[in-house]
Amino acid sequence: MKIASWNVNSLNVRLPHLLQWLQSAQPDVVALQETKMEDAKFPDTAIAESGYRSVFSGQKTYNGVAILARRHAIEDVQAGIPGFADEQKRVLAATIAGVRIVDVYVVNGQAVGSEKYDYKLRWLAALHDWLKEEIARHPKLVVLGDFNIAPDARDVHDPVVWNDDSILTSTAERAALQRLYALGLHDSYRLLHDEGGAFSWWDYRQAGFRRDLGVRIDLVLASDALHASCVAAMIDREPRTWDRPSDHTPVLLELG
DNA sequence: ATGGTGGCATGGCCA
Repeated sequence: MKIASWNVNSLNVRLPHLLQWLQSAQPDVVALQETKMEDAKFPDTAIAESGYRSVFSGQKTYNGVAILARRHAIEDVQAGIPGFADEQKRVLAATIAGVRIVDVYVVNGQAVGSEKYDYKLRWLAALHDWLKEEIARHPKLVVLGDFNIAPDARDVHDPVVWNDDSILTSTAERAALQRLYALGLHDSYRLLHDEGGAFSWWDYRQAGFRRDLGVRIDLVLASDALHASCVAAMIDREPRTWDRPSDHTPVLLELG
């Protein structure tokens, strides 16, 4: 089973890219982030014509998450973190082919010390507490999405720029990610690749992609129970080369 | 140091 995550930065704009990519990559499950659309406007018909069922939790302008699946039913759908009041649509969970899928669009945080940064850390703490229960209920768990955290120095183009005090790489953000790892969740890309320099997001500004000034912040975490089934992990850079791309590119995990 | 680009919405926020 091929499981993918992609922050599309507006599904309105990126729907043609998504459909083209579904056709070429043939993933079984796709978690989308930043759909930026209300549920009533979700293009489930166009996506169904490509062979995928979809569930979604969106809002106008900001945030928004969706899960697509082909062949298998999408069951036991849950939007948001239970018990954590949040107007922002950032979480969607569902069970597909016996695997619990948790799609997350983690808060960006803007700048270390800002109000949004505090919200990011509170949000990650709530996510941790919920996932602790979720993994007990569903040992076969995949948590994937835009984490807005680069796990370590290999995951940034320049560790001097992206340092302990920078947003996306600060000590507290990385500690929050380590707490998720401590639940028995593993960065599947790192299970299978040691080398650095493989990125999933490049700033639109300053020709970030052309100069490969990226960071790896889109992650697929797999639980202990799935560890032995992780047969391939990859980042597909191609959609980032297309005309008018998302600033993120898809990341994938193949379970054997 | 500041602002650079893109999306949404049409002035300013968010990333």
